[in-house]
Amino acid sequence: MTIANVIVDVPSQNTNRPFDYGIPEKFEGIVQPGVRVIIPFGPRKIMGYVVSISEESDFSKIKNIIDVLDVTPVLTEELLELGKWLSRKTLSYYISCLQVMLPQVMKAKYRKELWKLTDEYLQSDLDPLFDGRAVIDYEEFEQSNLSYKMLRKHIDDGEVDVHYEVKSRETKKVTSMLEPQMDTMQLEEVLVDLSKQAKKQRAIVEYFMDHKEPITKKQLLQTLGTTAASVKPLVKQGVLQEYEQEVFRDPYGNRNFERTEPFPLTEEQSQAITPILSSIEQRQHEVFLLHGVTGSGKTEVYLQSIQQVIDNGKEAIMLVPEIALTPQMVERFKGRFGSKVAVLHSALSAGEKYDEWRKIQRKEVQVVVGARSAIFAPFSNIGIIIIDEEHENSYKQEDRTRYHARDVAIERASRHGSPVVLGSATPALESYARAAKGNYHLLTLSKRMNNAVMPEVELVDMREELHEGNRSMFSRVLKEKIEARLARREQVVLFLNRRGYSTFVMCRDCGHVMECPHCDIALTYHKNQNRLKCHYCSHEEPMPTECPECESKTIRYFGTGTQKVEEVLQQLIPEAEVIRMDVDTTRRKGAHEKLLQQFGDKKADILLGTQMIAKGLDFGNVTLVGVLAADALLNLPDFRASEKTFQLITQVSGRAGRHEKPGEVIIQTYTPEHYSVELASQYEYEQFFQEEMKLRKAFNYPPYYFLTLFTVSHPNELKVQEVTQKIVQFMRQKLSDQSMVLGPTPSALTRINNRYRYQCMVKYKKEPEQRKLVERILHYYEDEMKQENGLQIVVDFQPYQLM
DNA sequence: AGCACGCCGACT
DNA sequence: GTCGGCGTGCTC
Repeated sequence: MTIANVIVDVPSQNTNRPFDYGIPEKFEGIVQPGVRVIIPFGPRKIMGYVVSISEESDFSKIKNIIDVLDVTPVLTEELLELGKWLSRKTLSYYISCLQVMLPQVMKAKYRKELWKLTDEYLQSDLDPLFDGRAVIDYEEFEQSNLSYKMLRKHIDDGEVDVHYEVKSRETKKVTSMLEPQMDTMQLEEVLVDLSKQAKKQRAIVEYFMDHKEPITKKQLLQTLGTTAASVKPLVKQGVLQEYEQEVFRDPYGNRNFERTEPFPLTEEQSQAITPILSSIEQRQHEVFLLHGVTGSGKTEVYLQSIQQVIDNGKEAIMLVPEIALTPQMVERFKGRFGSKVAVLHSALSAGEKYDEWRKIQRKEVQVVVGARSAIFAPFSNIGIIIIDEEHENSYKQEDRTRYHARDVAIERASRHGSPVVLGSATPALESYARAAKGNYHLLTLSKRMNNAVMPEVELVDMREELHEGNRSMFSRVLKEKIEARLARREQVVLFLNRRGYSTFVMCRDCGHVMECPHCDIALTYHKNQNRLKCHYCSHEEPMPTECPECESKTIRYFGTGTQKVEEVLQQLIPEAEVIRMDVDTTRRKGAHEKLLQQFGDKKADILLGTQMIAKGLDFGNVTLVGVLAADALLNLPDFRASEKTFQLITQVSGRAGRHEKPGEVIIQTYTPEHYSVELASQYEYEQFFQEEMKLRKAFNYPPYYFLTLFTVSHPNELKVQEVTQKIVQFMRQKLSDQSMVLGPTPSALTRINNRYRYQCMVKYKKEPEQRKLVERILHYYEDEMKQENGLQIVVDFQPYQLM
């Protein structure tokens, strides 16, 4: 007897291994690795994934598979293996790793019901609960306060049964089809027999005398200008057959994409693409870092590389950050590759995502463009994986299975023997360091296309503005430049980063920011205690009343938002038409796209927004970009603060002067002398890299050291401190002397949902046994973590979000 | 994760 | 002697 080895849909330590099930005869041949099945598990019915088939089992009391959900596997052998790798890498359950690779709708939904099996009256209070119904929700029973004992008795007597229902969330969109059931001669007869008044029915029959192939009901009714009422009798007579056929939702179905041809490449582009193409040809796994300034034509390099892959009969995955997945981007891909492209991003409905995913599964497309999770696209013959804006944080999943799409990309590509291209104007320090070491192959695009020059960047020192009596968040220069653009009917993009704005403390006179003496990182202001704390070590101090640097009394914490800026802007320049883009104005589906469309159509002069406008915008009429507060990020309690600031300034500046008209950038800052601000304004990536690397080295941060972050939470603060302390001690004791174990430290968000949060951070170079140690810790606290409102320990290897 | 089982204290 | 509370261990 053949046995299916199944990973069950129960995320727990004890069930994190295959369970064996018999395959009933009717499912033989269908049950294969990668299909989802419904299986009995204890008293319930749940879903599971078949991961392998074996000849026999050493378990004696084997149960059979109840049902099979898929005819073709939803996970390839490669993805099943990748799941194992991912679960080792992130210390997550195998089942969680498999689920993360599939669209949300494929997760099972469970329902528990009570079935009354007899028509007789149940001799107890249970009968009124059924109230004449044969099936009730189990929840109704639980809420009724009736005794379990009594229920048990009814079950034992065979009068009532607990029924477990496994439901799929998948919905398939269908449409009604019509097809003639007769040949032309027979139809002719029908026509003769039809009443003279039945004009519409005649028209339909005549139509099918000329057209034998099926047609959608909707389309037929439309062409003949009639209604369903005239179709019905024909179906009833058996002249026509009506049936449902599945249609794929196409989120871009009503759009026409103008076909675009490959551009001739510039000298630089040719040089960059040559090694990529040869890697594709030779089926050689290699990681390229494409460092190209904004507007240098990285996308064209991607497109032509993908073309090569398609010509070789292989498939391509292209990842872009969620916020950069703009209509403009989709247009370029659809324009070049037409129906060969599937698009996966969060703005699609669950059903649309599911259908795009199935296009990939059915091998109907060769290219997928999508956000992070598209890295798991079920291709089987990958020829290239490209990650655009590879430095973006959104490639790191921050909950449950904490993976980085870049790591997964490299792992997958190495299994397929294909190249990975990481593209960015501002590569992550880790990536550039690897390229410098020769682990990645560095390719450079240093010039903009169309002979466009990089926009001129001007730094405005906001401290001086203040001294001159301007307390507004708009410097005089910026105001003047905006007005000049309005006069010339050119457009402006204003950027405000709200995040991390509210908690740092700065002197408005000299720009001095309160920093931790041990960590070189801004202290965070805790309002309720009026104290400053460092979230890396355990340092804290009272909120100062005067600046320790210049003794001014104007030292205070900061806070503002896009709404406020919009108000001020309206007062300052009343004639300006402003479009504000932030989480509030883009919450509705398609709002993002619509606002950009309006701006593109020149319905507004100024686009004011947060992070989401920093990426991928390409409007020729934008000649001025303003960054209102370049330092905001700089003061986040994050060792990547300088890097993020550099990236942001560079990206935002890149939105200006992309076409004929030259662009200009104004950057307002309280710290113009900071190296990340200064070097970004000069487009000196290389120099910034060198500077930042020195600091990373001095403070033992990546890429010199790896990080592991434990976040412990519990409703009781003492408990959290105690557990974190124990973890710190354990790790200190077990790890080598070269590793550093910091903590316990309160998280930046010390309390969320009434749970206190503390951290322990490990900095290490080489700790091959670390995962085992972490497993031991998690195992030790396993029972406490099971409790509903109990302990939680989250472990993140290579964290990006340190809050 | 759920669910059953079993041991214990509190009650008719 | 019975009920239901929660800790323990298992699910092919």
